[in-house]
Amino acid sequence: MAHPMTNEKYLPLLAQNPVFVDLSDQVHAELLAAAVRRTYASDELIVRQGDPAYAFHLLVEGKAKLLQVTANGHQVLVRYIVPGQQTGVISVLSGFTYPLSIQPIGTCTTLMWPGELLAQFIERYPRIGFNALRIMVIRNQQRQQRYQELLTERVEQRLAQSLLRLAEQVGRPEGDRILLDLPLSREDLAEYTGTTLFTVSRILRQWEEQGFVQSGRERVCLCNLPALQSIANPAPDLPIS
Amino acid sequence: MAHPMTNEKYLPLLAQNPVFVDLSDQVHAELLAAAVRRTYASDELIVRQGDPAYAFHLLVEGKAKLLQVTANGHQVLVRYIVPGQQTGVISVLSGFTYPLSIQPIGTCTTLMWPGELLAQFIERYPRIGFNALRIMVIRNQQRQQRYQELLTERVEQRLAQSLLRLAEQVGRPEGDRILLDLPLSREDLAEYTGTTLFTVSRILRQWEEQGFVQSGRERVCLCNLPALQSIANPAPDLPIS
DNA sequence: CGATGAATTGACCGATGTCAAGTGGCGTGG
DNA sequence: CCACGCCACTTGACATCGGTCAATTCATCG
Repeated sequence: MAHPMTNEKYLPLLAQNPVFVDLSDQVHAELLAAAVRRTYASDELIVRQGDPAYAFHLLVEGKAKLLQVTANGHQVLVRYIVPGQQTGVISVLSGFTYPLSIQPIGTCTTLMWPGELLAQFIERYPRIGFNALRIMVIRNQQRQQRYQELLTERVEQRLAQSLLRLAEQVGRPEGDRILLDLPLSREDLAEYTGTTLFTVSRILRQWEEQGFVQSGRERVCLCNLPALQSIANPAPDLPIS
Repeated sequence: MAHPMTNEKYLPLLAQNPVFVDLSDQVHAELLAAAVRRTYASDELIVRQGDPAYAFHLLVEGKAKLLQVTANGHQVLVRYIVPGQQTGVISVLSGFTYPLSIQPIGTCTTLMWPGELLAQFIERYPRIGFNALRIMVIRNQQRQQRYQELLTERVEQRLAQSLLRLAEQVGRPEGDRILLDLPLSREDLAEYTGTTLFTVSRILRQWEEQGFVQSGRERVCLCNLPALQSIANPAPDLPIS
């Protein structure tokens, strides 16, 4: 299955990835040729928090979790990645360590470039550097947004936002509902939203009674998108007119 | 006072700024020559949240606040900048708007480069691009850290961290104490720490009784750094031994 | 059919936000 | 130079969201 020449089939994923957009086919081919493919079992980390940031990864098969453990032992689920998404831009810089661990969900496969090599590509094709910068800027804005949400919004609202974000990434339409297509425990959702599994459980239960979601063991299915959207982005308070 | 040739005196600030480090003197001079100096009164914004991200600024005189207003009307004090620090890396990319406003504290002066111009410098000197990327990576990690702090730490702890961070940036030694050298109201501290002015007031009062700080109207002075540090980074819980 | 781990549910409570009232210091204008 | 008013700050009373913990229940898999 993992024939050395079959990387070809990942060319479209590579070409559409935000780090590599707006480059010629020729450069895309060159990048693909330089990539190392590797498959990970669900019990081996793709990268380990604290290790020197060695490589950039483009996920091409499977899904993975980005997890960060804080000094005081709390675990944060930073985000999920799905095929076509990348991680490890940091590796093009020297002297950094990975700020988080990447854990496969099931088996998964990545294309990998050592950061040093990617840095050489950037010198030859500045576009890649700008693309990387753009990604970091966007990620920065997203992080700042999350910070503000944590600061100013209730758990309910943030949980709705989490579910909708996940729907964008891993939602699979099932009739008029949307199944979140990955094993998703209450605890995962809690770490992703910034709360506890108990609170997630209570809120999901309540939404289930209202018909907004259906949920089971490590499974969530969205039934009423508009309702969830209005919880996630409530109408602002009445103006003072 | 603002003689056109006097930009020379800002050369050291420019050369030490993280965006421009590791470049030759010649490039530094070239950059300085391309810069536009401008002075702002305390009632005009240096940049306005939501405007197209036009320019990169290097602050050379005075101090400024980076403020962000959320959709639901809350205000967040993202950080302060002091001479030598920069803002607006985002402007080298096209299509972005400023995610926050920059407000002078008193009069201040910046060197300004249109983002498009800086982008041309990056194409000629890739080092600048890597430097910019490094800055964004570091900022990203700081943001993620703040998120985690908000999630897992008490207000007391976060407030101590805020004060210590400010001491690094604007601390002026006064005998054995450190004065935070800018007008700093309880509300500023609250917006910076992620709490309310009431809670800040109570905590500062309590610290004042213990002799850790002295504070007055828009003024805070740190008297016992070790005490504050141990509040900011408490010893971890006893191991289960 | 039993074991394992996920999920539910209830009781409790504590940190911190909200609001209202009052105090005090600084600057301005008379 | 004094008085007034503004604004930062203080302080108290109170409410509440959501975290903690313990006890169950449930579902899935071997």
